[in-house]
Amino acid sequence: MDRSTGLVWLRNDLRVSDNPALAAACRESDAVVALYIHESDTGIRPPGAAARWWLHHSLIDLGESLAKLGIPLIVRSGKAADVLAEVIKSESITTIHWNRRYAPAEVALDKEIKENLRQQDLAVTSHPGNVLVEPWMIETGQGKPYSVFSPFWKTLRDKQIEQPLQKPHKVGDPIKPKQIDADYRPPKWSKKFDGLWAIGEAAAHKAIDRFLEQNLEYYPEGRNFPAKDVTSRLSPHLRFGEISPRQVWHTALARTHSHHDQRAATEKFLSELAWRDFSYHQLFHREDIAKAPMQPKYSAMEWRSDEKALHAWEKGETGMPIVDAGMRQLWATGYMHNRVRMLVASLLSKNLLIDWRKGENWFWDCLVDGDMANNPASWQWVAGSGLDAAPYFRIFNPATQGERFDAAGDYVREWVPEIKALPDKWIHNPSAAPKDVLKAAGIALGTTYPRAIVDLKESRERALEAQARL
DNA sequence: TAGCTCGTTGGACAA
DNA sequence: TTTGTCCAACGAGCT
Repeated sequence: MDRSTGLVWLRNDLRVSDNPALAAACRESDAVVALYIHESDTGIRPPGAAARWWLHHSLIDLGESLAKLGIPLIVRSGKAADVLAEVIKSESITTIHWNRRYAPAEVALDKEIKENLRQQDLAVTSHPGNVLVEPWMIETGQGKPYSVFSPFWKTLRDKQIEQPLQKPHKVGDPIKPKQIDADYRPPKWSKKFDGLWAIGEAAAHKAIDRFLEQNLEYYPEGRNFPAKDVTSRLSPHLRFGEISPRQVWHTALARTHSHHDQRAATEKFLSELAWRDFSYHQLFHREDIAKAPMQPKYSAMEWRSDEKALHAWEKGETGMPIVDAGMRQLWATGYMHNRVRMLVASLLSKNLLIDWRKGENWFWDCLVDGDMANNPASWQWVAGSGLDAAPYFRIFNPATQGERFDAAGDYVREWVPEIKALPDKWIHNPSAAPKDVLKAAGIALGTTYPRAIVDLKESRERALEAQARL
C-alpha cells in the first residue's frame, strides 16, 4: 500500500496552530515528518548566542507538541539542501512544505532549493504566515514599496488580515519525542536566563492573554516607562514563530470588540505589531539591511573607531545610568525595554559616533528576540540611515530621557545598584552631582561608578556636524 | 501635474 | 514650571 509522507521544513514558525505549512502537510499526507535545520549555508545569519538558547528550548517544546500529533521532529545541522536531501531519502518523502522567510539571501536559497526539488519530481509548496501581509502584497499608489511608516500602516490597517488556522488533527498515534539537539548543551552563562522566561507555544499564548487582560489599557502611555514595563513581551515568541502575527492581531481585535473603551489602546498595540511587518517589508525589498545603510549617503559616514568606548557601552559602564541599566538588563536577561533600546542605540551611533553595525551585532548576540528584520531596521532608524528615520537633530539626551521616563529612578536603581543611594535629582546624572552628594551616597566617580564617557553637549554637536557633512 | 504636508519616540533655549 | 519655536533638506505620499 502506498503511503505518502509529507515533510514540513520549520524555520521561524515553531508552532502547531496557525502553521500553514504544517496544516497543508497534515491535510494531504498520510504521514508527516517535521524538520529543523541549524543551517550553515553562507549568507544565512545564524541566531545569536542568547537566541540560540531560546531556540533550543523552543524546539524541545515543539517536539513534544508535534509528538502528540504523531509527528516526529528531526533536528539536524548542515547545509539546508544537503540535510533536506538526506531526510527526503531516509523518510521516503514525497511532498515538502515550508512557511516563507524574507531576507534576500534566504529568499534566494529557498528558491534554489525549491527548483532543485521540483526537478526531482517532488511537490514543494511555500506558504505565508510569518508576517501579517506578504511584503509584495502591499505597495504605494505608484506601485513601489513603502518607505514611510504612516502610509504603510494606513494601508495595512485596512487590509483583511487572514484568520489563523486551527491546530491540525492527529496524523497518527502519539509518539515519544526524539531527543532534540543531543550534542548541544546550552552554554553555562545561559543559567542566568533560567526562570526568567517561559518558552514555547503555550507560553506565547499565555503571554498575550496576560497582556490583553492586565496591561493593554495602560499600554499607550505605559509602554514608554521601563520600570513599569506594561509591554507584551511577545518579541521572542514572535521571533521564533511560537505565535503568529495574525494570531496576535485577531486575538487583540477579538478582545477589543468586547471592551469598546480599549479600542484606542488596541490600535496602538497593533500599530506596533505593524512595525514588525514594516521591518520585514524593508528586509525583503532592500539589500542586506544588516550591512548596507538604506540611505546610501550614510556609506560616507566617518564613524569613529573606539574599541574602549564600545566595550564600555557593551558592559554597561558608560557613566550614563539609564544606558548602563539598559545594557545590563540586556546582558542579564536577553532583553531590553524598547525605550531604552533607542537611548543606548542613540548614544552609540550619535554621541559616540560608532558604527551602528557594531551595536546591531551586539544586540543580535545578546537578545533572545534578535530578529532578522526588526533589529537592523530599528538600528538604522536610530542611527539616521534608515527609512523614515528621525530628523538629524533628534539626538536623545540620556539624562533628560531618564528624568522623563524613569523619574523615580526605579529602573536605574534596579540595574545600577551602586548608585542607588543617590537622590532622584541626581540619579540620572551622577557626573554632574555635587561632591558632598556623591560622598553621602558612597560614590567615588571613576572608582565605584564610571564618569560619563562623553560630554553630551559636545558629542551632540559633533554628531550633527558629521551628519551635515554627508 | 504641481504643490502641499509631513516625517513614531527630541533638545535647547527663549519668553 | 510650562509653552513655543527653531533646528537641513528632502523625498514620500497624497490630493
